Amino acid sequence: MEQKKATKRPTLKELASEAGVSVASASYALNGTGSVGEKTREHILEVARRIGYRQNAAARAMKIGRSGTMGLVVPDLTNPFFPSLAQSVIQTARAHGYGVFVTDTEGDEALEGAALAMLADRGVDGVIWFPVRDHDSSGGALEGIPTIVIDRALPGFDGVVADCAEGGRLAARHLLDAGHRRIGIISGPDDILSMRQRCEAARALVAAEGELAFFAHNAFSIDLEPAVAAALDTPGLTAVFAGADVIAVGVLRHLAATGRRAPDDLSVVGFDDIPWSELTTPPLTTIDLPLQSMANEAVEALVRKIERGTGTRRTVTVDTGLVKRATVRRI
Amino acid sequence: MEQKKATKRPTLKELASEAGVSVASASYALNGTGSVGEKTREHILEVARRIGYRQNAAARAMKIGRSGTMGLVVPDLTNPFFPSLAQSVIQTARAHGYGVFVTDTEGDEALEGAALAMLADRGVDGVIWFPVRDHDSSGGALEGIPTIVIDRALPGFDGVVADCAEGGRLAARHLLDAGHRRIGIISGPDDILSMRQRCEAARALVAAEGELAFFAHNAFSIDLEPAVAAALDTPGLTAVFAGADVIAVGVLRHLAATGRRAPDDLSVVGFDDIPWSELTTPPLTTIDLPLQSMANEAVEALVRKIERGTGTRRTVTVDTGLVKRATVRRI
DNA sequence: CTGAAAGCGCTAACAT
DNA sequence: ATGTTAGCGCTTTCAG
Repeated sequence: MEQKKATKRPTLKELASEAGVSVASASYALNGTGSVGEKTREHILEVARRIGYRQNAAARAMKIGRSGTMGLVVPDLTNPFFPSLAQSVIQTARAHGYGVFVTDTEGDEALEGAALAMLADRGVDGVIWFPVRDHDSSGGALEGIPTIVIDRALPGFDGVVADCAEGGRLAARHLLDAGHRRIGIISGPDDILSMRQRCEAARALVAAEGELAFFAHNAFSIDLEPAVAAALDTPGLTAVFAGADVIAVGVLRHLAATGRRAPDDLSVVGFDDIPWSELTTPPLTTIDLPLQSMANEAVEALVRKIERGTGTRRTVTVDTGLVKRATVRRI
Repeated sequence: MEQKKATKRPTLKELASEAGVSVASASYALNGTGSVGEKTREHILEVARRIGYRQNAAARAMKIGRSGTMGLVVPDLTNPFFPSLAQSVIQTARAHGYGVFVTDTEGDEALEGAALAMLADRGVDGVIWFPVRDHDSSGGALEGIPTIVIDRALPGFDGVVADCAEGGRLAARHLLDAGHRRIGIISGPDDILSMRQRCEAARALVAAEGELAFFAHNAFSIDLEPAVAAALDTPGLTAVFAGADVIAVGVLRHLAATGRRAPDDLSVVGFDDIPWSELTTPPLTTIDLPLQSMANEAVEALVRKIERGTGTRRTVTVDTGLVKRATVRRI
């Protein structure tokens, strides 16, 4: 009687005949679409369970034109910044019944374009995209595919961003309120809008109410560039704001390596609130980039676009917040 | 002439008629399967490019019975341990033409079973699975689906594991060689085989050539349980081996919080070589769990199983290694 | 409420 | 070398 020798899964047709109904009724019962008698439905479901019937996703996707999948494109999973984003996207997507293809672009725009095209070819219903930089490397591959861009500004795309200027201001205000005057700013790469917003806002506030000791740039790395390390020795400097936690951690590390430590020798505040931040010694004071909220917003917006057709283009902005830990000293 | 008003992508039939050939020729040209004249093929490809033709993945998957996708199931992306695994899996899979659905089970076996079933329903060609613990929570959902289990022993499944016992021995040997005698061991959860292997091997060596100061257990967390923290005060203790880097980092942190530091007050060696390990102060000496190699092996093995039918069941073992950094003092 | 039948877009025999 | 055609498993009119 039992002949499900691994190889083939039962088809709808088999289920139907096994249950003694038509494929239509079986389909209706399974999807709750058409109308089936209460007992018929139950019987069908029961038989389905018994013979281990599972829908064939490909056939269904082809028929209804949707795959129930979305793509997530991030620059680098290895960057402590992204795993929590990915996790939130995956969880929220699952809650909405979507599976997510995740792709890592290794921070390379060419690979990014290829990844996007690959997702389009795979027939995802939508994509959530954290671009390498504020530049559209999609080459049109996303044409007609609902897309939500995260943390970057790409004309023509819906987006979810954080209020970075506000965050920059929060950081500067915190330092100023703690009595710091000569404050240095270490920005990340300048070609990224959110980074410019963070640091420009902080710079403006510092310039207005304190004194900008220096404004330097560093890659997204815990290794400080020589010029940046040198800037840390600026006479009279009592605090720095780093545009990204990785950089702030780099500062902490450099301090330790040169026999100093935060906040006694220098106060530092970062930006992002990556997991590492609470593990440094001392724990880093920083600005919280609410990645999980952003992920949720993004998935929700995407699902809305997919299911209710494309609404009006919009970008939602979420708030940042100050996370006081132990690298700022009141003077 | 141009009427691709977003909505519908051209179909094979359209491409064929546009190129003035049959769908068969078009299909052959696209997939390089049948035989087509050189110029015909080029012409078809050219037209495809022009009208922006893309294969319909669902239709193709349904027809050939393979989706070109695989699932990756890990306990917790947020654990510093997994992102690099995921990244390697994704990259290697891409190199083989596969897309990967990643799912996070939140360390919950019920969710894990659901995730596995969901992947099976989605029609993945295979799955790479890092189980929460050494227990098969799949509930038969993986029946007939090529699967490779990573870092755990699940009867009936192919696997890729690290030589953990060897790693434990490496750690103990290193401490012993540095002159330590009274050595404590902090194991992670005991219900995980690889953890038992690490710690048992270390314990045996320490017992044989030194003196086991204590053998404690701690969750996979940087927060030390009271009993463990207390054990660290064992008189005469000069070194500890932690079965996981997160725990070792917890030790470092506890030391700092109580005014001590490694390696001066206590030598510590961890296991895993997670990214954090080289960022602690001082950088943690640990045992390298070669996740990227394991990921590669897993993907390669999986692809082999998928494409050349299921070969013999086997488990491949990769080597661990000692990563000397700065938390072990010679005495 | 239920069933028969027409495809969805594509691949792969099987002709020619 | 190229074309015709029969489905893959499923959803969904449309009849009954």
